Amino acid sequence: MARKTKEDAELTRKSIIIAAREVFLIRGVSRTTMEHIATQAGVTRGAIYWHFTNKTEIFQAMREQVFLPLIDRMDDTLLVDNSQNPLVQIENFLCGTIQLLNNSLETRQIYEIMMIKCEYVIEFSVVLQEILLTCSGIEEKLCFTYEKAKEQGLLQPSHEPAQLAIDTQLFFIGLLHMWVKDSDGNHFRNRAIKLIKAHMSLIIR
Amino acid sequence: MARKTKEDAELTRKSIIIAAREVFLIRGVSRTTMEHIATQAGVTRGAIYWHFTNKTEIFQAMREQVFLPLIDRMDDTLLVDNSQNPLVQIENFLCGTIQLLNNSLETRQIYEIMMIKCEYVIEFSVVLQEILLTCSGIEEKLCFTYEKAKEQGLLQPSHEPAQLAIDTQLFFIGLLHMWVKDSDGNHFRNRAIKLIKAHMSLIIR
DNA sequence: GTGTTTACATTCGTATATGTATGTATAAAC
DNA sequence: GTTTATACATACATATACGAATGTAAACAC
Repeated sequence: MARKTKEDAELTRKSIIIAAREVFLIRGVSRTTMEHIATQAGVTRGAIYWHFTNKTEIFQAMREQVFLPLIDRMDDTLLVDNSQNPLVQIENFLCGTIQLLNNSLETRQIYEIMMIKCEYVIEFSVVLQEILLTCSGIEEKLCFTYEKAKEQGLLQPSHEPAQLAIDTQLFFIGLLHMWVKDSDGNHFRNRAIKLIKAHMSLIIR
Repeated sequence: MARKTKEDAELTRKSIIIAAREVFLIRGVSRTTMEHIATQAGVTRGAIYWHFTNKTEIFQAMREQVFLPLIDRMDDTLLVDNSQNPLVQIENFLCGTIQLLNNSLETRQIYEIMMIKCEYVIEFSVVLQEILLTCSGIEEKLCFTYEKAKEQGLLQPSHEPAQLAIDTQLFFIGLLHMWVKDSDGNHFRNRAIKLIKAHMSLIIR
């Protein structure tokens, strides 16, 4: 085939990432070959090797599509907007993430891939480090917001912001994992918002 | 080589499972070949194909070594022994799991493999179902124990046992995931017991 | 003590995956 | 308008993995 314009090339690059996501989801990352992705994208392996050096690079490109927005949204909800009750801010952030998963097929699939369709071996240790870093950031911002809540007397006096931050974070990590694994949806997927509200109600004064 | 006795054969079977665990941990389940396992176990692929039909069967054999004891211990701690304060029972169960992970290299590695070195594709959907079932069981038993606590007036009146059970379960799932991912150990591994106690202190009246 | 089965090792055929090298038509640069 | 770099497709060489088939020597049943 003939050469494409720069815009066309960018389209094929995007379509490769989309195809990779679709195949990763079904076959898992390790078992997916370049040929699988190529077929799904309607191109040849040559096209893929032109845009990416290997599978890991495709994975990373896919991952950035969800992680960068997550951090942005977190900053917006927890740090920037100070008009709300801090506890409501936290609840909004958590519920917002769930709603994002419900509304965006792309986000949902990428989370699923990262959580149960990917093996974090040495080759992916960079990814694992970044995940841990992101979690640290979340904890920090949750802690900051719980501190605001404490200052405003919204917490029970015995509760420490740092403890609450970790507890909420671990609760939410657990929820996300079960959300993803809960294929029929009746155990966690449909109840996620309720569970978040219940969690927050355990904390409120 | 010559034929072994039945006891010797059982030993090689065990050594294959051990070898698989070691290789799974380093290379991930998908990327591990029968040859890798064979080399690690000091046998040939022929031996492996004699004892197991495929890799999934080895994985299942490995997994049973930790899941059956988990359920037993859960029953012992939460259901059988009624001499203790129910909230202490729950704390003991959670802390006991962490201590088991600390003390048993084998358990630790198998958890790590199941959580971040394995891709849950269709082939492993049975495993995923079993995990969900185990989680349902945990939730149920936690709920039962929290109900005992409520009857004894140990909970805040506004707290419902069912909600607490899910909250604790999700907290613990999150904790286990971060425990496994926390390679340097400073964020979650060393603090796990403290975090559990903090979580329980949020619940107590 | 002989026959049979067991517990593997060895060998073989086939399939599949990877990365690179090369070919090529065209968009873009000049 | 010519040249050059781009955006792929195609072809090739190499490596690896699987499962089955076959071989084999010793344990076990009798």
